Amino acid sequence: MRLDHRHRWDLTPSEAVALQQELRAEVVADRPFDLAGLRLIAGVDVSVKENVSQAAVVVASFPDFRVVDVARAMRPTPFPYVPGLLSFREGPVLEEAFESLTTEPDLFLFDGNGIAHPRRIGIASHMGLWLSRPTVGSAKTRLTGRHEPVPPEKGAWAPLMDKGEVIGAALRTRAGTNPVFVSPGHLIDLPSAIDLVMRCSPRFRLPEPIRLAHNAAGAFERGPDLLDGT
DNA sequence: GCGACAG
DNA sequence: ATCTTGTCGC
Repeated sequence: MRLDHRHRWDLTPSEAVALQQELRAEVVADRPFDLAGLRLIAGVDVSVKENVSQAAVVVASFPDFRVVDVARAMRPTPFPYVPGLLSFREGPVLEEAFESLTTEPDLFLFDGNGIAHPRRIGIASHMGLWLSRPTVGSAKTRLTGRHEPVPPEKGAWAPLMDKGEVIGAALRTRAGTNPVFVSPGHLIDLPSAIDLVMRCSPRFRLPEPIRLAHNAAGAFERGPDLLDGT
C-alpha cells in the first residue's frame, strides 16, 4: 500500500526528538470514527530476535476476525530501544511490510501507544501519518501519564492524564487482568478508540488483531505456522 | 541529582 | 522485546 509523509529513519536520538516535535502538529486525534463502516482491520506488531526485527501486518475482517491478508518483513534492528523513540526502532521494518501489503485496511491497530506519549506522537500516531489512515494504539503497559484505579468490570476505564490533558485510557478489556492502555493514533478520537478496542477484545486481554500480528511476527521462532488465534 | 521508562 | 518452570484457575 502507498505511504505518505516519508522521511529518513537513520537519525540520532536528538534528531528523532526534533522530528517528533515537527510531526506532532499533523496528528489528528479528535475525529470520531464510525465503527459501523469498519470492514477490514489490521493488527501490527514486531518481534525482535537479537539484531533481527520481524514485522507482521495481519489484515482481518471485522467484527469476526477472519484473516484475509498477511504482510511480513525482516530486517536488521536499526535502533536501540529508547523509551519515547520506539517508532525509530520499528519503523524501517514496518515500512517494508506496509509496502508489500496488497489489501487496504480501514484501520490499523498497533502494539504500542498513539498520543499517549511524552510528545503525543507514539508509534501508532507516527505510522498513521505515513499510512494516511485511522490508527489506534494499544499498549500493555504505561509509557507516560497517570490514572485513577480502574473498576474491576470488563469495559471499565479511567482517563490517562498528562499535563492536564486526557491522552488515552486505561481500559479493562477483561476482568481479573491488568488494563491495556488505549490512545488515538491518527484520524480517530478517544471514545471511538476505546469502543474499537473493546469490540476487538471479546475474549482475551489483548485485542484480537494484535494477537494475530503477534503470532505472525514470532511464528518462525516458535515452530509451525500459527497464523490463527489458537 | 533522582526516578520513570511503549517494545 | 526476550530470558524461562511450575502453577493456579476456569
